[in-house]
Amino acid sequence: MSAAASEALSSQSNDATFPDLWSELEWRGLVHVSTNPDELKALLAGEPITYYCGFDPTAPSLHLGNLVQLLLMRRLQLAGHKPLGLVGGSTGLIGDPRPTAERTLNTRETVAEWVGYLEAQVSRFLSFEGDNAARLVNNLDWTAPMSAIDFLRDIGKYYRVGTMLKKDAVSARLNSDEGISYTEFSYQILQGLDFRQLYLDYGCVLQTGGSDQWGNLTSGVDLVKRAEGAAVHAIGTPLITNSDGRKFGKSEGNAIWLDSELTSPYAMYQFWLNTDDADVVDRLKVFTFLDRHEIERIEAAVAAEPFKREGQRILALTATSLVHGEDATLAAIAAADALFGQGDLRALDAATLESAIEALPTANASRDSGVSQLLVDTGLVSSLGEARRAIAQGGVYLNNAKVVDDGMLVGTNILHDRFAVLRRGKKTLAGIRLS
RNA sequence: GGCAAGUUACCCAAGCGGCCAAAGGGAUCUGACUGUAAAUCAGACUGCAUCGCAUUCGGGGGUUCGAAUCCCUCACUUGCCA
Repeated sequence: MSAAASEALSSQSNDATFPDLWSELEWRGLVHVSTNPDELKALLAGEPITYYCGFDPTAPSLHLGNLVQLLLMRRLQLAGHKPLGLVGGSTGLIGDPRPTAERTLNTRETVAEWVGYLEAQVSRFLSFEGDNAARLVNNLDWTAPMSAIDFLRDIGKYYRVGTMLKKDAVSARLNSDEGISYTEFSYQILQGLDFRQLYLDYGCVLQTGGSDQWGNLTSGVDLVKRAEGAAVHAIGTPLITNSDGRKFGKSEGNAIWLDSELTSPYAMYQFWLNTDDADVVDRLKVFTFLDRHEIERIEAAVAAEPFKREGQRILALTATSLVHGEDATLAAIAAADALFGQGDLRALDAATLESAIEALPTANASRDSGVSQLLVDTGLVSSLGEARRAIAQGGVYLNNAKVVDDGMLVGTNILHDRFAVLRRGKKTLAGIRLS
């Protein structure tokens, strides 16, 4: 882990003004469902416990939805509890049932590769030092050696099909015309198995996850109770949605990834900055370690002077720094300050412009490159036809000047003999480098 | 294993031999208004291109001047029966 990352971790803390951790979690809106709340409250206020949260490698990176879990894990760790970060080397091979459609299976090689990426990401948000150091586990370690017979005899006997059918994700699929494969149907058993294994190996007594995973969380709670006779717990965090009900964490239909190769710090900063007024306070509670006093101050400021966007600015700075570090975030802010709006880009010096452009998707060009093609090359549009349409609609700007002719060449619109800035709409920027 | 129904663009969903690049809704994008907010209104939304052309309606094959629409076959899904 880098020095910067460990420094960031050491600066985090829970809000000591709350009587206990549970109260803070409730205030932050992190508890949507749980097993017995009174017992959990006492458990979290008492001696250190071991808890876990699992992340399945269904993509090469975690995304903002996973960040909720990572930060919840960190909050528990800050309260002295011991985190187990589980990466689903085996569950990722199966895929949890989504309510809409059957998943396409990824190859073993792909999943194994993604496990590595996810482990690195999970590690960044937890401390691996001290009495309650975090530990990474991979469920492939105990699932792979298990034979089908062992699985059916030792684990399957504890599961009632009637109960399994009632889980939301399963019943949703059964009631759709999509159906569900036996593979995905079995997923909940695998996840239950994890909780039992971690209970046995580490005395793990709590699992956290998204509320959409509630069926899988209780699967483990039930198995531990039946097989080991022990009472263990689960917390389901609310699904983060925007005030208008749309899915959170997507920009232009794409997920906001934690991997800077997939979503640049600039793009993530912009995502946070564009948070609705109605959502910004909720986001601050979930995605930052700011204390209640500070968040309430921001809430008042947002209510009084929403146009200042103070909440969004603090959220964007804080949350982006959590993921990408302060340096990258400050660079993203500098890039936005330099490039945003209607300002004259020629006023920027070459060094500022260059570092700003580094934060953006870029394409190489020559003086006779057409603007339409560059729109495609930079990923601002997906085809020449779309580029033409965007230009016809007046939505394309070269160096902040509206492009009116779709046959236009970059020509002499070059800054410092090397750069140009292409913009689609108000907010989507890309850099052009002259080769 | 038997019978029936179904598979349409990112999602839902019409179309049921030519008038279909394919209705409608959602999502998304752009413009106007704004605060890089929301709401609202307008436009766009397969690709390449000067009214044109090419490729799409689960896969493959066929009938026809012509098919998303009819036939055969394969795959998958759902329901009922066993």
